[in-house]
Amino acid sequence: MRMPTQAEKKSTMLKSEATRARILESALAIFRERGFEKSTMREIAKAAGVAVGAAYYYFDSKDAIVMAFYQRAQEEMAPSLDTILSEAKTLEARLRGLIEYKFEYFLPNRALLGALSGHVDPTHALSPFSEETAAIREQDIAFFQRAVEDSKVKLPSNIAQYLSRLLWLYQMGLLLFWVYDYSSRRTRTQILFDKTLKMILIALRLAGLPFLRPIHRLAGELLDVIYEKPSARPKKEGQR
Amino acid sequence: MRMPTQAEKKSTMLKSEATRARILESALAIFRERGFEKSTMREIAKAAGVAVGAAYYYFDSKDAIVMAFYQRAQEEMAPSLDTILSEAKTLEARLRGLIEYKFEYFLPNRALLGALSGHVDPTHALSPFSEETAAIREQDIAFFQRAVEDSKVKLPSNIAQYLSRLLWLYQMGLLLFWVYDYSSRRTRTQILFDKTLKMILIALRLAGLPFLRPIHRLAGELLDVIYEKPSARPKKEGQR
DNA sequence: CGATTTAATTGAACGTGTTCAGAAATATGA
DNA sequence: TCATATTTCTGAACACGTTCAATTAAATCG
Repeated sequence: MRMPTQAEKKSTMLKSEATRARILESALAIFRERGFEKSTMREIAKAAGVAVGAAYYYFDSKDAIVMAFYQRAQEEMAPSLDTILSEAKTLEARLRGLIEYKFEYFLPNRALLGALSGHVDPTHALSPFSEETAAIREQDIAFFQRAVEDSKVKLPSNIAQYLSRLLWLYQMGLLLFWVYDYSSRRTRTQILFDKTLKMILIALRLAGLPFLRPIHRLAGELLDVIYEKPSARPKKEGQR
Repeated sequence: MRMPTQAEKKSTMLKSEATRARILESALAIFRERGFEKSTMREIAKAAGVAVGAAYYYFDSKDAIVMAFYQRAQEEMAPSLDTILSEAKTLEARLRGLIEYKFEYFLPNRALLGALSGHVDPTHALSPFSEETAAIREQDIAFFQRAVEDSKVKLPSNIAQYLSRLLWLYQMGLLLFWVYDYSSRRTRTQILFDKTLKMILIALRLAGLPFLRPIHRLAGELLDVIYEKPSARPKKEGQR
């Protein structure tokens, strides 16, 4: 006769939530151990103590589990990225802070990140360029927008409007290199990061030079084409 | 008692070769129609009039069929690319020639190219960066090497040694963009090609300027790290 | 409480890429 | 010609991601 209390509602909601979390954690543990491809949904379900159907009740697909990981990562990193941005003042320090923090955060799941960044096919759900990852991508780009915003960098406006997206792209490239960097302690990535960052900052400083005007024009037009809202593309029906 | 004549040997060799070809052609036809993912090996085998096992007798995997296509494409294009290089004299004309020819050649199989270029994961067989595609890649880079060779472009030697590889990379980027360019008549790619090529040529001309020395140094060191022979990476065992 | 609706869970079954033991076809060698 | 090896081919079987009809557990409501 009586209504369930708020606490009860919450706790039952949490039970379902707990199952979901258990499946996710089991999956991530197995992914970490065997890699994404070699892990099976049956294994994951068994490790989580449920039938395989239950895993699909909570996650649309194996890929979707990786998406959930990615999503959660983004949420978990947000506060720290926030602090980093407010504490660092120069563009260099901010970029270094953002990107280094991500390396640190993703280190235990480095291989799993490969399942995400290994595709450039924008019709593949897990591609960093897909519709499915668009929300996360935009969130992430916003951090770079903030990194740029009150920094002293002066760029022609036709290019400036794309700077955050370009820096995000730069970061994706770095992460990609990092995921497949098997040098000891990933020194290659470290060097790459160091030198490319320097180059970018020099380039941004140089970009003010007047004799580069024709390049500015070209670059601006170029970026307009690249980032133009793409016309409707055929939906992939049976992606796996 | 008598030995088979040369002609007979040849014709029986050709019979096996013909089966292989039939399977490849059936596969490509189906890939073109349905796309790579939605095509099944059973379909392909049936279309070629063989059992599915036979397809695997000739090709190690579904991916391997795409590799065979890629390989054949490279062979078929070679003579034309050769002519293009010898007829065009400037770097611009050569690059334009090479790349435009590839667009033309791949046009009927544009989607199939996506199966190749959609991965950046260098451990994935079909990635343009994988060991499996290394031979083809080197062959292809050689064309860019020739495009650069007796052109008038002057670069610091620490960068010049990487130029062909960078131009190859540029081409891969263009092809990737092209594969997923759904604008009408792929105008976006055309514009992108046009403007980026211009920018590259300007950049190469500018690169001689003395005050860019610090950038040269950085860029050279950078490229050394990127193209360094990577240390042994873990082999993927069960790639699909 | 009891009835009914909704949420959660099961596991068999499907279509897929791939493997493999063996059959058929062909080549080889006396 | 005939036995034996080699090449070519078959299709059932396997493991996988995924689906779904059915079942159980939980929530809702009179």
